[in-house]
Amino acid sequence: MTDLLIQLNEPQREAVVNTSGPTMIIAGAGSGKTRALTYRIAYLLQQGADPFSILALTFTNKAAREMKERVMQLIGDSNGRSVWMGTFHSVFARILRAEGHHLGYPQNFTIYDSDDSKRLIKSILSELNLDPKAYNVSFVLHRISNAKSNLFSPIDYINSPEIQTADAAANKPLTGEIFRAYNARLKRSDAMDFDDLLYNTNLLFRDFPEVLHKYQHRFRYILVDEYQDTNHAQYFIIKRMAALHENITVVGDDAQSIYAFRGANIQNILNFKVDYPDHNLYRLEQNYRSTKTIVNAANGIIENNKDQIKKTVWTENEEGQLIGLLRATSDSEEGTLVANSIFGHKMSKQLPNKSFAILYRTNSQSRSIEEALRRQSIPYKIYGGLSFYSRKEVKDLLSYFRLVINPNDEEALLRVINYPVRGIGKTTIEKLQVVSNESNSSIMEIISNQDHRLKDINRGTLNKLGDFATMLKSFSVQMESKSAFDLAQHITNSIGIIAALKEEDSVESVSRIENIEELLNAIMEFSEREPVASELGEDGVPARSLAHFMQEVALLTDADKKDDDENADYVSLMTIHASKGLEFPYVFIVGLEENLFPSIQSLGSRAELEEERRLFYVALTRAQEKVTISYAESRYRWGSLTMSEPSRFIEEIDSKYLDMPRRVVPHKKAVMSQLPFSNSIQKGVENKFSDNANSSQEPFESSDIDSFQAGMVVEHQKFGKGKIIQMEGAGANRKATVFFNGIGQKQLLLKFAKLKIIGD
DNA sequence: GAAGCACTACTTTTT
DNA sequence: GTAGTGCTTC
Repeated sequence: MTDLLIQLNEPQREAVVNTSGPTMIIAGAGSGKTRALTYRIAYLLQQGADPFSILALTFTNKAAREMKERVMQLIGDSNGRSVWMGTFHSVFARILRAEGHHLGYPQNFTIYDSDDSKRLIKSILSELNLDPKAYNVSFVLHRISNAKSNLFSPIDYINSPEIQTADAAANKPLTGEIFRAYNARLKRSDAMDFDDLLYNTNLLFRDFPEVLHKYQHRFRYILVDEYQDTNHAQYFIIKRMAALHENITVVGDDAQSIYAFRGANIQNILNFKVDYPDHNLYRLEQNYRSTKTIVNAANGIIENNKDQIKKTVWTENEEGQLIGLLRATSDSEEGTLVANSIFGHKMSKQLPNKSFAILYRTNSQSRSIEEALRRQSIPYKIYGGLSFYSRKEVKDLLSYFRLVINPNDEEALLRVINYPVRGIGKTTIEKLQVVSNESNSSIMEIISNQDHRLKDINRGTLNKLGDFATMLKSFSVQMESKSAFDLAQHITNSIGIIAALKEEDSVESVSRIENIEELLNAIMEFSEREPVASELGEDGVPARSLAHFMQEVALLTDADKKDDDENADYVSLMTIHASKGLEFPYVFIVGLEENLFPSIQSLGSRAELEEERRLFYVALTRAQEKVTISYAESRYRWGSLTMSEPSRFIEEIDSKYLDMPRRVVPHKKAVMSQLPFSNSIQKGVENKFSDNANSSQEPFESSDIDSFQAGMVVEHQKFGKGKIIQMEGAGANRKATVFFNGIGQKQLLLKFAKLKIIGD
C-alpha cells in the first residue's frame, strides 16, 4: 500500500487517499489525471472495498481498457477484473440488457449506429413526403440527438414552445413529427440508438425505483473520468445513481472540454460545487509531460477564454525548444514541409517514427500529408476516419448477424434482403414497408407469417421472400449450439456473399473479400479469447456466442482496435479530437488557417470559438518536447482551390515562444515561399512545380503505353511505387491493375495515369 | 428488376 | 476529388 502512494506527488496522494464523500479533481493537461483515478481505484481495493461495488465511467473504450489494465497491474489481477469499468454507453447498455424488459425491450435489442439512424430518418422523410433537401438528414438527427441528450421525449419536444419556434424559424417545423416517427420505428425494430442508451437508462431509473435502488446499493463508489465532457443525460443519471452513498468522484479539466457540439455541458463541472456543497476539491497543476515553453504557451492561449476555472499549470521540466512555424503556399507544400521536417528531426536526433504525431482539425486534411509522407518513405498510420466496422461489406455481413439475433431489426433487414441479389426489388420492399406500417409489425414478422395483405406480390417473389425468412430462421436455430465463429462462417458461406464479390471481379471486390476475412478472423479471436461457451455472462448472454460478439462490436470504434503490432514504428496521424489523452515527443499541428481552425462553423458565437481554442490547447499539450504548427495560403477544399489566411490562434501565441519562419527545406523552390514578402503571383507559379519537385529533380515522365507488362515495378506520381498485377485493353483503352505499397490496388487508365516503369 | 451513367453533396469533431 | 444516390434504359 505504501508502495502505491510513494509514486504520487502531494496533491495526487491527497486525491487518492480521501475516499469518502463527493470529490472533484481538477487536473490540468499532463498532470497525472488518469493516474490519480487509477490509483484511487487501486487504493479502494487495497483498503478492502468490494470490487463489485465500484463503477468507473470513461468516455472511450480505450481509456476504460487502459485503466483496467493499470489497476490490475497495481493490485493484481483477480480483484480488478470485477470492477465495472467502461464507457457510459457500454455500461448503460449492459444495464439495459438486464433491465430493459421493464421498458418493453427484449434482452437482444439492437444498437443502431449513426449510419443506421440516418438511413431510418431518410426513409421516414420519404414516407412523410418531405423534401430531403429541406430536411437535411444530419440536421434532423442532430436535433433528435440533442433532444434525447437533454432527456426530451418526442412529446416534450413537440410541446416545447422554444423548440417549435426554433424549428419554425429554421423552416423545419415538422422535425418533431419526424422525431416521433423515428422513435416509433426504433421501438418496432427492438432497437436503440446511441442516445437511447442514456435516455432509456434515465427512464428506467426514474420510473422503476426498485431498479434504481438495486444499482444505488450496489455501486458504493462511482468514479467519472473526463467529467467536463458529460452531457445532461449522463450528468443526471450519475447524480441519481450516486444519491444514496454520495461517494462520487469526478475528474476533469474544463480547459479540455471539446465536445460541446454534441451536447457536452461544461456547466456540469462548474456546478459540481453547487450540487455537492460538502465536496472535497483537489487540484493537480504540476505538468509532467511537456517543456516549460509548451506549458506556458498553452496557458497563454487558454487565457483568452472567458469561461474557465482558474488554475495555474506549471512544470519543473526544462525550457525546451521554441514552437516551430511552417508556412506553405499550398496544402501539398504543407505536407512536404512537415514530412521534410520530420525527416530532418529523425536524422539529426536519431528518433524513431513513433516520436511524431501530426494532428489536424478535419479528417480530410490527412490526404496531402499522406502523399508527402509516402514520397519521403516515412511510414505512418491514420487513426479514425472511415471505421472498419462501417465499411459496406462489413456492415452487410454484420447486418445478417444482427438479423439472426434480432429479426425485427429493420435497418439490417433492408440492407440485406436483396444483397446478395435474390430478386427482391424496390417495389416489393415498398409494399412490405406499407404493410409493416399499417400493422405496426416488423417486416420479418410479415414475411414469416405469409401475411394475407401481401396478396398483390406475385407468387415467385413471395417464394423468394419465404426462402429468405427460412434461411434466417435456420441461422437463428443454430445460435444456441454453434460458437460465434462457426456460425459466422456458416452464414457467410450460406448467403454467398464471397461468391457474389468474386463474380464482380473488380479491384474493390478483392479488398472487400479481404475485409470479410478480417472480420471472420476477429470473430475467431473473440471465440478463443472468451471463456467457455456454457458460461453465462452477467447479463444472461451466453459467452462466446455471436450475440455476445455483436454486443461488443456495436459500441466499438476503430480507435479501440488493438494495434496490429505493438512494436511497429510509424508516425501517427489523427484529428485533434482523437488525440485527447495521448502524448508524443514531437507534435505537428497543421492547417492553422482561419475558417479551418478555428472552423468556419464556430465563428458564429463566442462559446463555439472558445471550444475551438480549447481544441488548440489540447493539441498543444499533447507534445512533450516540441510543437510545430503550420498553415497553407491556399488549399483544395470541395475540389476547388481556396485562399486562406493564417489562424488567429497563431497570433495568440506569445511571440517569445515562437520560432519565426526560416529555411526548413533544402529545395530552392520551397525556400522562396518561406520568404515573408514573396508576392502571391510568384507563389502561384511555384505551387505548380512544388508537387513533383520533391521525389526527383526532373519532371515526371510517363513511360510508353505499349511497353507496360504484368509483373513490372512502376512508379506513380501520386501513389508511389507499385507492381503491375494485370494488364487489359489495347491502345488508348489500355488499363493496368497496380498494387501500390501501403495503398492497395488501383486500376489506372494509361492514357491518363502518369506511370513510369522502374524495373521488371 | 438490374446495370450503367450522371449528379451532388461532402468537410468538424464520436459513443 | 470522390463516394454515394438517384435516374434512365434495357
